[in-house]
Amino acid sequence: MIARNTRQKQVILNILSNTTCHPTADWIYEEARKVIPNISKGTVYRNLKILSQSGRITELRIDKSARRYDGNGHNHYHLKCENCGNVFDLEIPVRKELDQWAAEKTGVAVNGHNIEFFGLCRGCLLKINRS
Amino acid sequence: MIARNTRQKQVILNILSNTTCHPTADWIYEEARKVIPNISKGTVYRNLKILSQSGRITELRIDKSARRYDGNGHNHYHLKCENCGNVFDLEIPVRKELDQWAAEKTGVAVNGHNIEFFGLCRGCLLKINRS
DNA sequence: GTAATTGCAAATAATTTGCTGGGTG
DNA sequence: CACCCAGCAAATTATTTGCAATTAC
Repeated sequence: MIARNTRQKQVILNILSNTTCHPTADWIYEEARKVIPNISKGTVYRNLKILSQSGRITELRIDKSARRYDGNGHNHYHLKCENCGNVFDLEIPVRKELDQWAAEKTGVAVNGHNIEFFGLCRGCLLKINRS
Repeated sequence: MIARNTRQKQVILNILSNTTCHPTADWIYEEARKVIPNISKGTVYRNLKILSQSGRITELRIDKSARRYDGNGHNHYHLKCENCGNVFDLEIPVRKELDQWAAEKTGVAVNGHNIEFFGLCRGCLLKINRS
């Protein structure tokens, strides 16, 4: 089963790489429909799964209800804004030493980690300071 | 709406504090039925939501499909075993300085964070070393 | 007593899957 | 031209909610 480069897959990848938010499958579906009006939701879900399994994109489980997707495949940290609810990429280095630290402290093998920070994004900070 | 101490809530809390795994709502429901045979799934969900909102338990979103719950309300890190798929608590200190570090690097406000490590749990490590 | 909470069942939301025909390599 | 993948719709899974009856305080 060699992966094929379908128009649908390209459109989905394109949507994901041109957005800084971390959309849900449903939002991606609506965007994709603007380009391929009769694309089906099943196709969107199938491609999102394929793309995240191959590491091209990242599946996030920060949201309470639906999964969110990140066009950025390589590991990085996220901030969940407690005011507006949006999820942002943090442009800070991954602290690989945490893996070794956790492994030493506990005796398990650690291959990697994710961090999600909770707080206030820049936009909400400004809004709150203004009022 | 002052919270009441119902038998159902107590049983759910008891199940959660007597298990080291991080069960799904469905698993908790099945366990609770052994004590209160006609407890309903809606009640389980409702109580899990109340208990996690009040900080008595923690809602985890590590699993791909269903949510998982942790009887431990205070913040701690988790290890997701890439072999057996189970989620374990890590008994290591929370690195509060990461919040400050992220805040300084990015200019956002950070109130806290979660880390999930990926790797191999002790049991799976032993199994693999033996073979 | 009264209002929060239950059980039940139906509703909703998110995601997956079976099938058949079409398009990619 | 083989076979992966799309579209469609129905199925499944997870969770929420409305309502009348119950129960904790």
